[in-house]
Parts: sequence; structure tokens; C-alpha cells
Amino acid sequence: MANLSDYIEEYLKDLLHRSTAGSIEIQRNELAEKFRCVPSQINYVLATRFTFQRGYLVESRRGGGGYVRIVRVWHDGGEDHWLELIGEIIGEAISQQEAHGIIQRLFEEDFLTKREKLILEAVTDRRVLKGDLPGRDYLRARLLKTALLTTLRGE
Amino acid sequence: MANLSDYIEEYLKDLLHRSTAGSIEIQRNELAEKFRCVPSQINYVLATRFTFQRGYLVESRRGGGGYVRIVRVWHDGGEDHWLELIGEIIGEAISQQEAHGIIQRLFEEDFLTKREKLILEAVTDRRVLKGDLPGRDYLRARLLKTALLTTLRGE
DNA sequence: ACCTTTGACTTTCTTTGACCTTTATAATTT
DNA sequence: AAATTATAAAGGTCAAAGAAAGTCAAAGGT
Repeated sequence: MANLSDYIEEYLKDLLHRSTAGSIEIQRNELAEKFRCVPSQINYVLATRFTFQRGYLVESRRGGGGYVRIVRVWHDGGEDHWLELIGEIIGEAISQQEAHGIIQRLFEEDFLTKREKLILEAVTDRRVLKGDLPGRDYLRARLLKTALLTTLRGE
Repeated sequence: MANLSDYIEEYLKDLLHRSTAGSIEIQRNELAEKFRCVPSQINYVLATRFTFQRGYLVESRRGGGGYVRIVRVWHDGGEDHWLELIGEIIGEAISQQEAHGIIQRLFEEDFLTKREKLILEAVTDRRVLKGDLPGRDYLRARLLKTALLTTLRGE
């Protein structure tokens, strides 16, 4: 454990641990100042350490009063672990067929309602996504993974 | 939640909630004074947060005894009406702000569940969609419209 | 080779202020 | 008294400046 990114990661995870809500809000510039680094390093940490595969969602807003919010959707070894497996199956890119197969499966397992299934099928439809091939499958993967992760978000 | 516009929005929505008529009347200058801002900031809040798409109507009158009236409009009618509204409200292209406004409104109208709202917010997120403008806004419009219309037809 | 650090450039959202339009009322003219 | 004209009191518009955050690619370490 030697580099700055690791310290920033640790710091954020510590904050998350303390927070009862399971989510924290930070100011990117402020945090960068605290760690004496350029603001974009915060983005680097978020992009490499607070990913879907690790169970985090990151939201943000620009402009005056902007912020970055990190949501911890699952803990290591929690019961929402199945999604991690789904994430591996989806990977970086996924075809419509595979995507619909996964959606169907989740519906049958009662993880999704009928309406949710319809929504997800609609937004992973190639006619809706348009665009050329490798990009379309990457987009579909991002779409599906983020959508599934958000359903687990606190309620 | 840190900027002034958010507080003004919150204040107005609170007033609306209390009002039995579902509408309120304010004085622009008075409100600006209350929040220590220039009057035109009130217009900014109205223009960005109390739009038709989000389910609000704003009327006003200038001159002595002028006012600004905000009316919350609820959608009534069957499925056909929803189809119509959704078509009307989502054009060929749509920004993230507008999309989330519409999603929020449909949630408030009990057309969407919390989970459905989260899913739709996720799939209309800038960072998930990636891609350059204006293509991104077209994609978002197709995504949202198809998802909502499919939901209506299904079941 | 890969991961991290840096910084120039971009996009999004908010705040501010100078100038404009509409309405009501008071003052003046006919 | 009626009609007209000023004045003041609202609210509206728009563009520039400010305040965040995001992107991407080059440079630096291990």
C-alpha cells in the first residue's frame, strides 16, 4: 500500500463505512485539495476502485453546488452477491440474445417484475440502441449492468 | 443539496404541498428578497424545475399587483391518454435533465414504481450512454419512449 | 507492460446584472 | 368628467461570468 490512489480509496471506504445510509457525498475539488492532487485523480480512483464489479454506484452533478455521490450497493460476502456473477457474465459487451436470456432468467427467479423485464428488454433492443456493432454491444452491457445494480439500491 | 436554486425549489414545493388547491401564488421580488438573490433567479428556478414536462404550469402577470402562479397538474385519463402524453412530452431528442424530470413526474403520478424509476434513471444517464451530442440525446429519447410505451402495452 | 499522476481542454449547471415589457395608478390635459 | 399621458411597480429575457465536475492523452514510476 503505497500510492495516493490507494489512500484516497481507503479514505472514501472509511467514510462509507461510517455512513449509516450506505452512501456519501463529496466535493471533488475539496477532496483533491485534501490529498494535494489534481481533481481528475479523484475520477481515476472512482473509475478504478468504485466500479460495478465491486458493488458501487457513482452519481454526480456539475455546476455550482456540484457533488459526487458514491453508493455502496452491496458488501463483500453479502447476499446480493449473485449480481457480481451476473456482472461477470455480462462482461464488457453483450449481444441482444444473451441480454434477453439473462433478463428472462432473472424474471423467472423473481428478481424482476414483468414490467421491469419489459423495460429492460426495450432498452437493450438493437433497434432502439441503433449504432454499429462493437459499440452497440458495449453500450448494452453498460446499460444492463447499471440498471440491475440500481434495482438493488436501498429502499 | 447545496445550491440556492435547490432550496428555492424545495420551498416552493413545500408551499404547493400545503396548499389545498394544488396551486400557489407568489411575488417574484419578495421571494428573491427572502432568499437574497436577484429576481431573475426565480425565473431560472421556474424554468428548470417547474416545467410542463415535470407536471407544472406557471402563469404570471406583470405590473402593480403582479404575481406568479404555479399550478401542479395531475394527469387523469386512461391508457390512451398516457400514450398521448408520453408521445407529446418526449420529442426526438431529450437531455438528461428533462428525461429525469419526466421520470420523476411519472413516478409522482404513480405510473412508475420506485425501482422502475431507478432503472430508467440509470439507462438515461449520460455516463452510461456515453457518445457525443447530439446523438446521445436522440438515443436517450428512443430509449425512454420505447421503454415507457412498452410498459404501457405490456401486462 | 501496467498502473498512476498530471494538466489542458470540455461540458454542465448556477448566479448575476443590464435592459425590456406589461399593468395599475396618479397626474395632466381637453 | 373623460381622455390622455406620465410614473411606478411588478414581472421577463438574455447573455456573460462563475462554479463545479468530466474527458482524454501524455508523462512518470514500478
